[in-house]
Amino acid sequence: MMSPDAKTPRERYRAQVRTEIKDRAWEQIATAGASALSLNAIAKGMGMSGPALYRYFGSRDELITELVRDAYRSLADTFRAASQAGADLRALAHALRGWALEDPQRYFLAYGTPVPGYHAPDDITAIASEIMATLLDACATLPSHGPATPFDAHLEGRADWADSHPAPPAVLHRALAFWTRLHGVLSLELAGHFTGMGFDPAQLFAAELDDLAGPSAH
Amino acid sequence: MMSPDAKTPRERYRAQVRTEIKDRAWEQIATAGASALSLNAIAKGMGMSGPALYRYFGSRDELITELVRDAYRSLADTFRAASQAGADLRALAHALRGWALEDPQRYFLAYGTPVPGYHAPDDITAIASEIMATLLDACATLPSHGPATPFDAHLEGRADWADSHPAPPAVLHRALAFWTRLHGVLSLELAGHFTGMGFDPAQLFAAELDDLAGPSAH
DNA sequence: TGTACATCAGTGAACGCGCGTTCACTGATGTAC
DNA sequence: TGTACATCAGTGAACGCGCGTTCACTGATGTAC
Repeated sequence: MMSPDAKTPRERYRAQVRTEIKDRAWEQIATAGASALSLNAIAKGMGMSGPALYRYFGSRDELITELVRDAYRSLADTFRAASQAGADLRALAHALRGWALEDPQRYFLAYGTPVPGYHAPDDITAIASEIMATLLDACATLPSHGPATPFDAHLEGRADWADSHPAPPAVLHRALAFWTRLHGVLSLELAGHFTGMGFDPAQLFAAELDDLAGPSAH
Repeated sequence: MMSPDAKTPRERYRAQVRTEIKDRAWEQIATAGASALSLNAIAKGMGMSGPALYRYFGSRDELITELVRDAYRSLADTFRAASQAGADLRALAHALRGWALEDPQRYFLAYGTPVPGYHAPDDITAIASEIMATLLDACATLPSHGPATPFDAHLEGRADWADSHPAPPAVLHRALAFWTRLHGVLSLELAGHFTGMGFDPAQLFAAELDDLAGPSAH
């Protein structure tokens, strides 16, 4: 009898090879983009034949889907950790920026140009919701400022996404602004659209954050 | 003797076929994304053999580069037109949104996930600068509001991109905020990240715009 | 206007390539008695 | 502990495919005298 999650040597080996396949897949994506990902090339890099990978992933699409899942999962974990160590918006913002800079292509795999017609499986959208839920919690701790806007009114009763985390419209609004504004800076920065402009993207990011969360305490 | 830009029938025909090739390329991109663009498939769709396209474009990459150029060109023209018919930020914002919704994949070709290692030719970055210049002009007409921020100070003397359009830091700052915030909303909207959330992305876009340009006059 | 020539759009065959994926197989690892 | 059997990771050959691109060519269109 073994405890349910004890790993046999074979299982351990399988997990290890799966991980190496994914690591090499990430390397390939970082080098040439997600569309250039090739099972055969990964296998060759590992000193294996192409068909061997089919012991580990049913198809190329299945591998990519798993990479996308891992990307969201890793952001959700990063967010959760940052949230537990302070739960304020500033910490979340810096966690997001660090996560994005750590691996730009991973960021783009989650939030970049979508392949027309592709629909993420339910469990992935569930992770995305988890990320938003963490963000909502952090937004709820801040005092609201400024008068209600027309968009706040629009949100009233129309925020399906927050059903599990009911929050006043001002909080929902702030969460959306946090998400879209920081995404705006990050995606343009990572895509290189600020290169040659002379300023430091980190300062622009900080400026947007100050606008969202109030000026830094320092 | 012909006037310099009179077109011979052959030239007209050439231009027409080039245009049809590009149109079909856009259709393909809209259907399956830019990475799936195939010269052979375009040729087949036009009832031609694959090699025939080499009379019109030197390579697949050359065709893609031209599509990117056309994308920027079209946004620059749209901006210029909107600017001449009012020159205010709100008009520019709505022109941007209209342009983006008109063809999401064209938007992503210009501002979406970059292919690692790709560098746009100089004339394309020049068009991107033209777009920013139009934006700067519009920002300059608005009265500045609020105190100078640390980022304004950072921009002082560090805005290489605005050399041809010198402007006070507050104006530069506003132009960057305009660009990144609206891009944040648009790219997430077009990528489908708001679907199922219940609210109307147009309202969020409007809210961000109100924040940038002051509440609408209506 | 008619004839000789040049231009050039488009064809079809061919090249080499790498892709995802299937299949029958070998051989090593683990399991049961 | 040793033997018989089951599991399963990995191989190599093969399939069919579509890709970008080259090349020598045909035939229609335009030009010059």
